[in-house]
Amino acid sequence: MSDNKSARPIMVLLDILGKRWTLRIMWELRNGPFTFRALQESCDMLSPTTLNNRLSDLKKLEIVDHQPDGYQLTAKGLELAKIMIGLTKWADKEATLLARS
Amino acid sequence: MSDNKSARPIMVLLDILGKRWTLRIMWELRNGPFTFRALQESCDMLSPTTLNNRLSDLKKLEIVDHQPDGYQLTAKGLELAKIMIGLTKWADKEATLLARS
DNA sequence: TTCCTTGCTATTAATATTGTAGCAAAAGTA
DNA sequence: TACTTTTGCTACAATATTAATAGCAAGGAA
Repeated sequence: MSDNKSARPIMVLLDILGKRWTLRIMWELRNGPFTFRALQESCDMLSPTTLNNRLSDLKKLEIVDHQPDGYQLTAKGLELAKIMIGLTKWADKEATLLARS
Repeated sequence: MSDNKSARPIMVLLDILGKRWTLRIMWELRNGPFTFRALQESCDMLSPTTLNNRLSDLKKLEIVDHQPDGYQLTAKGLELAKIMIGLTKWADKEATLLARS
């Protein structure tokens, strides 16, 4: 068999998105730039250690960028964020289900 | 302010999808049912403890179902999986980027 | 100069995940 | 029937990740 599963791009992506807080950070960044501390606050006071690790991951993938006015999604990052809007729709539709978890 | 951020359905969803292996498990399940052990293998021999924890989460949200022929996505779960196809497209487009991470 | 804010790093404690062994129930085989 | 496999886990100790807290150096405002 020639398919090296773990080498597939989607696997790498799922690996990173699957780290705790990654999705949430991207979600918070959907509305403009945040300072490090503001981002921390919007993510329920996520520890600076973890936030910094996640930002590093996201910067490597050019999903997030550190500009003078703060951290923000790149064009590529925005594309991903748009996909996440689909998640929101699903979540809103299944709100009752999610409420009791 | 009246918005209780953490109560929003999307937050609950992101919380669960953001746990390690959740996305990957859903991804593997996209093609039909798997036995517990087969699923473990397709997820790089993920430990049974964690697999079982994640399956519990997903069952609670009615994203996954345990049928006689194995674990599989529910109708709701399939909708989510479809959203994830967008991720695959992104990943394939950014393959070079992902390859060096 | 003094006081904030910002973007972190360091350190230790708490929590989650892994790796491995193995067991009980169900299914298949002789 | 008795034996073997497969399946879906649980138990437990080891390791890795994350959290919580303190605090510091650099930059800007007053």
